[in-house]
Amino acid sequence: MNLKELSALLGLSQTTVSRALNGYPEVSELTRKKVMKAAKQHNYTPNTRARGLATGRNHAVGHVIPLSTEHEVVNPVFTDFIAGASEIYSRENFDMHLSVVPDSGESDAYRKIAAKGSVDGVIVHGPKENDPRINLLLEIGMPFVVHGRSGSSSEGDYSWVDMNNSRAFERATQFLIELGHRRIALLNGLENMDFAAKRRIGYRTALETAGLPEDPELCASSEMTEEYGFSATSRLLELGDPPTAVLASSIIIGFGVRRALDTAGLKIGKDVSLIVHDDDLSYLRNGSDEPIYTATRSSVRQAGRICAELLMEQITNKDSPRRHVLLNADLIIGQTTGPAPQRI
Amino acid sequence: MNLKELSALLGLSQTTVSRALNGYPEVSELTRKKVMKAAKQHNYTPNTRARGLATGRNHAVGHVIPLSTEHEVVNPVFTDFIAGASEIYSRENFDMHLSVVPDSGESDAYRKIAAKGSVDGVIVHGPKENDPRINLLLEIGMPFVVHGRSGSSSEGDYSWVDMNNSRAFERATQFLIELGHRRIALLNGLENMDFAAKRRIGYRTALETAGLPEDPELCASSEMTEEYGFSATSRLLELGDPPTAVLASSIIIGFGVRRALDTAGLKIGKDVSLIVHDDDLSYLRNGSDEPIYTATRSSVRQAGRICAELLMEQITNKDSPRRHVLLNADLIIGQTTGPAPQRI
DNA sequence: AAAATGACCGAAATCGTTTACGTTTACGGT
DNA sequence: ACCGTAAACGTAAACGATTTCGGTCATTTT
Repeated sequence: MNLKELSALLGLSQTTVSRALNGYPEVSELTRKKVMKAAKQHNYTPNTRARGLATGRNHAVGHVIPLSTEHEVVNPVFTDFIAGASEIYSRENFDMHLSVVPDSGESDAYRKIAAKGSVDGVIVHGPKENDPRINLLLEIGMPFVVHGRSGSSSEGDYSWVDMNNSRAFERATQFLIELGHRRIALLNGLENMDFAAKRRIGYRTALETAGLPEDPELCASSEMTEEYGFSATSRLLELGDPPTAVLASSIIIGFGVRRALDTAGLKIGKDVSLIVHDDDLSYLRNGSDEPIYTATRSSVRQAGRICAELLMEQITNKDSPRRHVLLNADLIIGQTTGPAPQRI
Repeated sequence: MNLKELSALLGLSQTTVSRALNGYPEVSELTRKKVMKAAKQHNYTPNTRARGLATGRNHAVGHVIPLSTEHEVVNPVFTDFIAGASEIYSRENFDMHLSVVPDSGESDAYRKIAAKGSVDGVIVHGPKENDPRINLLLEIGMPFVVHGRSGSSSEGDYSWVDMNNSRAFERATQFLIELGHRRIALLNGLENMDFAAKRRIGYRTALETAGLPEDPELCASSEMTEEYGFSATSRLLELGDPPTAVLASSIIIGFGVRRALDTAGLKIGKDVSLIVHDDDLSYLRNGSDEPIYTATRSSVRQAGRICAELLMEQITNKDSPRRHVLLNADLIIGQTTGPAPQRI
């Protein structure tokens, strides 16, 4: 069922039918009612391709999600991010286009997307510390919002939604120090990623403030998997002077830490304290009422919602000001932290 | 840069340029070379909307992913499934459209997608035991492939890619029985889902074969979260006659089981055995060389690849036969199973 | 030498919308 | 009775590709 058929059926011109459906004023309420009814009855929905061609606007946004070439890992937070963003998209009747590309060829992917012209804007995931994609998109002139940031916020003018990574990890580290911990390990994500670099900075700042040294042996950086949490922790425990506390960049790493401690016969929260970052994923809730893991928490689904909203705003009004949203993570106290054990 | 501009630039007609780029024979190799070069140089890519309008084919497929209304959970296997499917899509130059919809309104979502006409086919995720979407899509005449099945495979003729859920869980249960376990708990997913129903059947079959009763107290069914694994296991441990083995429908449930056993001071694989189902997710690898959890394993990423391939085939050749692919899960032995402990 | 063939290219229709611009009708004001 | 205005609707031109149907040559066949 297309517009021509529908209008023939109603004995009206395509113009009138189109206007009736799109809420234009130059059509009587009576005919509008009729048109609406017929459209519903015959399950008519304007063909998106044709509409896009005619209007120049697609009612669609693109997400390019990077596939880490190293271990072929897709960041699991995407599910929740996308779920959040979708709430906005479906409300605004936008479509979402997804492409998964090896992180080596991301820039090309964006260029291609722009040339194909099938989306009105994009969301940039997983920004690196100095991410070329941002300048690329600014050049091309495609509306975009970054989930995260790239380097310092002052350079370049683009919209982003980020959590306060450095502050969150500074507080977490500080909290552990206050509990008496002196040997604190950091199991970070890949530190060429902006978020991980910022967390490292927060960790460092807290140590410096407390006059503690930063021991490279206590710091690891990798893809955030359970296996990584396990093997890194196992390695740490074999050190001459093992850590009494671990800070992990994701709850999934935390699962691995738990398993390693479990295997070593150590009690979590007693022998070794653990703080994780909790993205508040729907399938990995950190406890229902009382939290399980002590954690820095920030909802990635909420970030998805906000990113989508900023993008909608930017698409509908091309010269709306760029906006920056800094979500700050809560430090929530669970059952995995406790005072540093006395060394014998 | 569009076709008109490019052809004007080359001093050729749009027709010739279009033909040159699409590999039609009625254009000389010399001009084809020139056109190709100019296209690359000016970063020309045909506008997808216009191309779609003209050809009637979109080079795009849709994924509708259900958002469980109960707990707002998005199934985390989607990331890997999509990563697998994307390999095929990018190879074939297809786009992927995603919509996340509350599982109550899924049928409407499909109807809308069909009416909008922006995709050439869809992949159906998370089929229920008797899923109305299948007949709906058959009626509409939109090509589709189901990830999973709906009910018995004989009814209706549609393509699907599934793993042998019942057989896998039958073997896992049987394995536990052979280890001497008599009280075996099943922490299943939502049993209105086809995969979970089939796993339940496999579990039951093995028990019956061994002449063991199926105790409803040992069976749970819910959204597959860590929290569920923890709370269900904690409840099980408080029974008068607690299970000595647990069968969990996902590795994430397994994490919760581990935590519950840990909390209760029980040793996993010794006091209580655990078998999980392992979707072989990239960020939740079940060990690098030796598996950690004893598990039934089937790669969901591989399933994604195959689904995408079947769909491509069906789109390019509308009356290609419907195909059914049954992947069978391996039973891999890890460190979480052992002989049933002797009761005192 | 005329006719047929094949290689190469172009004009224009087409896909399903939106929208700038025109046209008709009804109605109130003078 | 005439005109102006506004409401309600229609015509036709975009949008950017693909594709059908020809057209012009040069080359071969008869």
